Amino acid sequence: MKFGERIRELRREKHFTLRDLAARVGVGFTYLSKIENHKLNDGHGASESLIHRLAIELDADEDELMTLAEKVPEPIRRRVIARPDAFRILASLTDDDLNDLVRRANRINQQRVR
Amino acid sequence: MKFGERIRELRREKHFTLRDLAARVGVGFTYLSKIENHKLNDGHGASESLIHRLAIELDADEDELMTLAEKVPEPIRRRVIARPDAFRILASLTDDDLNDLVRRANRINQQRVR
DNA sequence: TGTTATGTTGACTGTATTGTGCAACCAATC
DNA sequence: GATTGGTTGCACAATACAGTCAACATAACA
Repeated sequence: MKFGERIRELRREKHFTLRDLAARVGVGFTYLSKIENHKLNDGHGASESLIHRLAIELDADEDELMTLAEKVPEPIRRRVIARPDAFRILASLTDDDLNDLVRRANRINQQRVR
Repeated sequence: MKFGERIRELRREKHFTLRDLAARVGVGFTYLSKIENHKLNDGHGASESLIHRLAIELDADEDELMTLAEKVPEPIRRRVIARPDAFRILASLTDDDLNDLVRRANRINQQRVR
């Protein structure tokens, strides 16, 4: 699922027209149409601040939208800035190694719950 | 300690003038002055590449400077965007749990080397 | 005293990003 | 056939970002 598709989906769920939603988030409706259809030049997508407003108006998960828009969600950003040493290493791992660590992290969280 | 203060501290330790350091990292010395004094309009600080060059010329820890400048290093950013699922979980861990995983990650890398 | 070394500040600039706004157009639907 | 809703191209505008440049202040010092 890509960003634009998800926005469209959320918008439809709320029965907003492009013009409705555009007015709510404060941009022109043609811009929103282009976002939903990924019709923006190179890859110049919505700004973070627009995504934030979209999340509010659509009652959506901001982090999910940020991820789809290929922006770093704020909670992750904060953690990376606090521990760049750790995340530099984690970021250098292969997907497989990352998967292993994530499984282990999940076991850790499991134990915490018990 | 803020970013600019730290840069000034490091620069003084090396007995560089603003003009010295600016020449080494390839920007105008007035710009460095503003960075050290946090006198840039809103808060638009040094670019990541400038911070990188500063770390080299000042023999400083790049991660430390990135943290102070509140930047997510580009290689980490790319990896987070490629694996948001994994990093969302990793970002939710405590420092201790993160340390454990990093130790494990290092062992993995060790094995690869052998 | 003048000049040299260093740092500070305001105004400005080039480029990229993030949009705007119109016009023309299509598809439903009432 | 008029209204509602959406698509797309094109030209342009506003703002942010990453700096530069000229002018000035300040202290050391010959």
